Amino acid sequence: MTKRSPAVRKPRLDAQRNRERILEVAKEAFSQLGANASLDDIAKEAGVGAGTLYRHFPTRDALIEAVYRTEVEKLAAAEQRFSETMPPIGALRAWMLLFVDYIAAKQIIAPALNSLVGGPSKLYEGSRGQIQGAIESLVKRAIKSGDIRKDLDPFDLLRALIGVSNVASAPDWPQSARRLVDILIAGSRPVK
Amino acid sequence: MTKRSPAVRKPRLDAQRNRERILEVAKEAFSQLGANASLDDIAKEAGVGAGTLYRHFPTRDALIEAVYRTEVEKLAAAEQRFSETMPPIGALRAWMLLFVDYIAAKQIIAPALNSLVGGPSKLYEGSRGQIQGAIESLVKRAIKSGDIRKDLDPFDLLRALIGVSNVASAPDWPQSARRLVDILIAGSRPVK
DNA sequence: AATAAAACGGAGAGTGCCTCCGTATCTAAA
DNA sequence: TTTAGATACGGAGGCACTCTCCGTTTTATT
Repeated sequence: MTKRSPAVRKPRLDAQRNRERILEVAKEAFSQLGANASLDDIAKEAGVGAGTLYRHFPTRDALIEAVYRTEVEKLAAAEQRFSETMPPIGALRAWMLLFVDYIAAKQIIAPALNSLVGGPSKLYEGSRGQIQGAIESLVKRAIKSGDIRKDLDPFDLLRALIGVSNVASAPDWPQSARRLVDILIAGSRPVK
Repeated sequence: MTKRSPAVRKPRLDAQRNRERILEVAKEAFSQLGANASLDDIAKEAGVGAGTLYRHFPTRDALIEAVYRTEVEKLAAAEQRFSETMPPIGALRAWMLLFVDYIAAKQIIAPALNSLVGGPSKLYEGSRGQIQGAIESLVKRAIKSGDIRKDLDPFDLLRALIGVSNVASAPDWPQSARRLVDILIAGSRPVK
């Protein structure tokens, strides 16, 4: 009597694969075409039927929210990975570049979430903490190694990145954001 | 040779009427159903054909933007009118209630404008000034009459109103906003 | 290998978007 | 007034998107 009925069956991995593919394609589509990108097209490009997409994400908002969560989780996970495998400055830079992608996702999300019950705050609260924790770790490490100034406020970097994203309009804004990352890094180095 | 060709012809007033009706219905529809409300439906409810709607507002964004501008203009005009015909406190209260409607419009607009070239800032800049000017006048007048405290910062009132709107989620948020207006007014009176 | 649960896919009905153009209405001139 | 022609109207219709439904396929278990 170890296992009663087959209550817990291993989840099918084709389902999981599809879910991930959809998420991937959706993120691209949303930041490319905006929050109204065609869901049928997303399904097609992900190589699944419309039914599959809707089974995984019953509504457009559900898909958008999932994309958003995924991005935040990737950001948090990446901080760990980068810190373990890269020199302080490299890790910081890599993470900031990833953050640019995150902004792209977030810009799509924020508006769409207005229609969700409970408002956007619930979703943001948790993720904000994760993100702040990540950048703080990265900056502290880089300060300790002497690569950047001691008086740098980690959040200033975030604010600068987000600030740019709010002015963003042209379809090539990711490039300008990338340039900004390098400028920020350069400006964060110790004087002399 | 006073007037060359009939270059300037009076605009037809049926066109103007229709334009206004559409704007009116659109505002209601957008704040009710969100920024994706059906344009065909809006046209129908305004008693015009789809073609008419699209002639006046070629794109959805154009319509949304027009709604927004209209709201801001109404706000500015109302400040004048209220100040001339109402006692200081009454004018302030009436204007703040109108501001609640404005928020409803703005909430719709902000997201949708992300897709406009140049970003939302261009649209906000001008209107922000108009609104700040309005509340400032109203508060100053009420201070002069002794109805509210001398140290009240007009913008605090705006911030409070906007703050509420960001937490707003339930479909009955206008009511709660109205309650807040009264609380704010009460709290702004002089001590004793 | 057999079985049934789990997941898939895509056709299709419903709805929305937006254009096109024949018709109606209005302004200004005669 | 009447009239001309400029201006605006409306809604049918083609195309795109949404989302459901259910017969078929794939997968984990026995």
